[in-house]
Amino acid sequence: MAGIRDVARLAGVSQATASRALSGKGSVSARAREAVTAAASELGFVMSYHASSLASGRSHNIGVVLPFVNRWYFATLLEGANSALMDAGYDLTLYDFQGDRYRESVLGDFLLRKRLDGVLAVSLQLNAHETEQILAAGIPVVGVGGPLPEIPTLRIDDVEVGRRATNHLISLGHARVAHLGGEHEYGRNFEISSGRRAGYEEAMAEAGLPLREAWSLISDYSANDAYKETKQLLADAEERPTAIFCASDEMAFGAMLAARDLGLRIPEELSVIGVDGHEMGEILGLTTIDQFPRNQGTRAVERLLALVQDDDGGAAGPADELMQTRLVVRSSTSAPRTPDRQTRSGQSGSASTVGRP
Amino acid sequence: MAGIRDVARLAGVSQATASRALSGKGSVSARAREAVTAAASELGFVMSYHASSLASGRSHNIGVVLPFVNRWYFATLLEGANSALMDAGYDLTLYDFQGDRYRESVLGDFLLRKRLDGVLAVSLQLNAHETEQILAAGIPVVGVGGPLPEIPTLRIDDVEVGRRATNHLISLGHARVAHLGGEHEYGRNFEISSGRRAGYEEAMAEAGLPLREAWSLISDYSANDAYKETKQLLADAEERPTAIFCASDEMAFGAMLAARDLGLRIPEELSVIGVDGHEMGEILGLTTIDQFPRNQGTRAVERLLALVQDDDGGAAGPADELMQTRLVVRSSTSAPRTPDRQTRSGQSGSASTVGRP
DNA sequence: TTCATTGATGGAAGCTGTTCCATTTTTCGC
DNA sequence: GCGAAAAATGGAACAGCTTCCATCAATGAA
Repeated sequence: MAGIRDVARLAGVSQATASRALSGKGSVSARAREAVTAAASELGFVMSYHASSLASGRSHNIGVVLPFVNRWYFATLLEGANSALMDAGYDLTLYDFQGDRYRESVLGDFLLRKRLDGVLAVSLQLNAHETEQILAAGIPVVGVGGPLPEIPTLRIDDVEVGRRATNHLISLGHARVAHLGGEHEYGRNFEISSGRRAGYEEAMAEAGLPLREAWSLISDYSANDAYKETKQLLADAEERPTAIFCASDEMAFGAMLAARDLGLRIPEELSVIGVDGHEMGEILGLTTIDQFPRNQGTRAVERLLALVQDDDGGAAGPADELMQTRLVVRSSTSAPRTPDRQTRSGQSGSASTVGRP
Repeated sequence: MAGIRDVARLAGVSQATASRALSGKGSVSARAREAVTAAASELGFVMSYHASSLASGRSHNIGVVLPFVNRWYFATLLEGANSALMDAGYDLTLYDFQGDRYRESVLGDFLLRKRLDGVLAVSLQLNAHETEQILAAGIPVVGVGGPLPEIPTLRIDDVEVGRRATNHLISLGHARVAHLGGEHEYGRNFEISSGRRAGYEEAMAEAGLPLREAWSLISDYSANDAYKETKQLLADAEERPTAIFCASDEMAFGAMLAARDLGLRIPEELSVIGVDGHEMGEILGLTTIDQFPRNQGTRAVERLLALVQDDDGGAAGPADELMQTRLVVRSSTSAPRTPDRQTRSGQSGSASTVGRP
């Protein structure tokens, strides 16, 4: 295998010049550059990234840390990040927590091996110790949907998302609105889940609508689990809500299927709204709040590479960045069949008129 | 930052011994090992993988190449591969072609930078030039679902899968069976798609059932596209099939939704069978042929690491390995409502009795 | 007890580029 | 055409770990 030494010799220049010519850093005369390029391609030279990394301290390698590759949102965000990294000539090292299974090893071992120029942390919540650990490694980190203290983060306004989704349902005339979200406290994605839930609760309160404990469900974000939860929720025809706000589209799919299996028609008997922008929502007619995850991935990489490349300590741009979302109305939401007359003054349990075929 | 040199000094041994103690290679006395370990943890020593890789030629880094992270099958396989790699202490570098968008750069640049100990190539078809290129890089490669000439590959018997799925439908009494698969020729996944299609055609032929061109559909494997194709396929009530074999579960989802939207009941008016083992199949009641992609990922990594670790030139095990699949019968398939009387001798167009409400 | 092994250890030469520093060559303004 | 500043270049010192090789100690067989 040819080394840069051989290239230099063939091109008739010093190793230093050859290196400069190939990396584009430092000044090299056009003549020398051409000679080196020619020599390199003649020898089929490919640089050893190990050597290059060792000498320069840059590895052209970004780590992406996420809790599940297998969920649509993360896979799609990853795809976006991958695009941006490929375009910039960076490798992408994937760290998939798989829930929390590899959380410790990733945080404790893998990330510290300093072979990364930067880390993209998606939906990651770190405790004080972990934060310290990762910052001590001294590599730039950008988060998506954190929040990570002391780390620049891209996120959407989850409270606003929850409020908007809920208000969409309320404005259609729904008063009996349930929410299917993630864990209440602690656990992964806590902030995201609790943000959307808070938005839901705020919107309900603002409209003077009752919150029922039984209508505030917790799921693991999977369609299957959402299906089970929803089936249970809808079991009692007297006490069922007329609309569900799901914190992800995959959960919304589960909810829609559960409703159909119970013989409830969507949207006549149940309105469903999700969050994410999953393509399959198109064929299911799912109303959703699109958060453009692909775009989040590419944008996060841009931010990260900016940090990595000019080491100005992260002065570029505001620390946090709020990403856009868009309400996409499709056919899974409509006015409830028998509009609830529940008003501003409505009291909690007094379940008003419930439409019943 | 402490280097191994500092560790050695603190432990009172030579750098060579420190290296041996930490890597576990070569013989070191228990006393020395303990001293080194203690010194290392006292100094908070983390090895530089760049330096280690450069010196040893091993990077503890495996590349995974696949066409789409965003599709369930690939994401799930990736998850399996990730597990196995984490457990073995390897990093995973992801190369997502995103269709063919990055095919060239991955194959031409990224893979050759010799920073990988091995490559897992998923559903990748290489032409002669590309194969040569990748083999010339001299790193071990294991394929999944290739086939890749001269490269050990794990795969399922796609022809058999197609046959089994189709026979399941035929044995239920279906004679009007359509197939929704991938590209006919060239393009990505060619062999997989054409294998399943061939199995379908063989099974139909063996049962003496007619093949209709209009019932052999091509999709891009996405649910949305499958939805469109299926809707068109089912439009004509007279000429519609009573069952569809979809080459992936995601396509099957699309097909099921299309049928429902046309008011066709599943399985009474249309049976659907898929391939993959997508979890969401459970709540949709999708009959499928599970191919355990997660397992494929871990198994492929095992094979690859065996090649990487003992460089016996790949003598371990048979070159190719056939992976298991399992027919999972759920509620999306049943006998057709009005059984077709079509028999072994049945001729093509003579469409026998078609159930019509 | 002695010779042959096996085990443990240190010195030093890599592995392959990058980059600092000093030196030489150009380029330019006047 | 001259001096200063800028551009180009080469030498050599790294980056930080692994491993070959030689040496020395310990273990075991005879």
